[in-house]
Amino acid sequence: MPELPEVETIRRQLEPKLVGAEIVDAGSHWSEKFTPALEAVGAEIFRLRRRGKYLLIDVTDLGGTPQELIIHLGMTGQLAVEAQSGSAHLGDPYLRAWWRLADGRYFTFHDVRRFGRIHLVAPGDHATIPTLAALGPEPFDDEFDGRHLAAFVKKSNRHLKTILLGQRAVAGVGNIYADEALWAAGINPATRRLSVDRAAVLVETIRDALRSGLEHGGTTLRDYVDSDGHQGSNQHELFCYGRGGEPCVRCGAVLRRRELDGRTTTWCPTCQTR
DNA sequence: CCAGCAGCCTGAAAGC
DNA sequence: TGCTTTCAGGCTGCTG
Repeated sequence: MPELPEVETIRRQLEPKLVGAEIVDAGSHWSEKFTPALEAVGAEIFRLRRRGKYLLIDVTDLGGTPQELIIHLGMTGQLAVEAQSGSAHLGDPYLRAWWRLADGRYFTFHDVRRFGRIHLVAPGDHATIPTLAALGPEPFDDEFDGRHLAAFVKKSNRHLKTILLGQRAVAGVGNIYADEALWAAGINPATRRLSVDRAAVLVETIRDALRSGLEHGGTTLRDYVDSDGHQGSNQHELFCYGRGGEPCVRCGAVLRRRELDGRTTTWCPTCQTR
């Protein structure tokens, strides 16, 4: 499940391969989730950015007008740049979009579950992408601090973990890193209250969890691979996510697992307090 | 405006 | 063995 560390890993790999490339042809799955890929024909790529879990590809269209090609990987999305000779994408039933580059290479988007999406918009025009338009601060920005997070929790009636997954309080955190950060902070995911001091601790454990993901090239539990097709190794660094029924390495209690607002959640009933 | 939740997807794994 | 059920889950859009 690509969250911030996975998308950032891919962005860093793609940037040197794609900057300067010109898109000369494109194809896509029939779904409107993917057909905007076709509108990028004629565009030249000049920068790759990331906001939360969104990859933002800055391009210049045929008339020299800047545009943003936006890709969200959903759950199973994979991006790659393939040499023409490779043609690994030919006959791939899960290829949802492809862009042929002027030098013959292909930029491909493979997505088994089709939860991913592609958009082409004027720079910064995110009105049609509500989550992106309302995205909270990047987790490593100074703006994301204990006061900011505590204020968000105070004005909402939702469970803390659900707020973290909502992308408005902070961008880029998904189920894996939310469970890890809450465990590391010793905070119960179902709480609806959070002091500024405890929020400040959580801000730091969110950063720690994401940093670990980045340092280990992402977390591969099922489908995630980077743009070179390699799995991440952060799954070996997890203390909480996916460990329901196992002893907590901090206190020895058995980690519990249940659904919270529709999302599988693992936590320690003893050392994660409200 | 907000909270809650169904629906989107499909392969892998578990259950029968 | 083979069929059926469950599970994973980020985001959208509908309902109350």
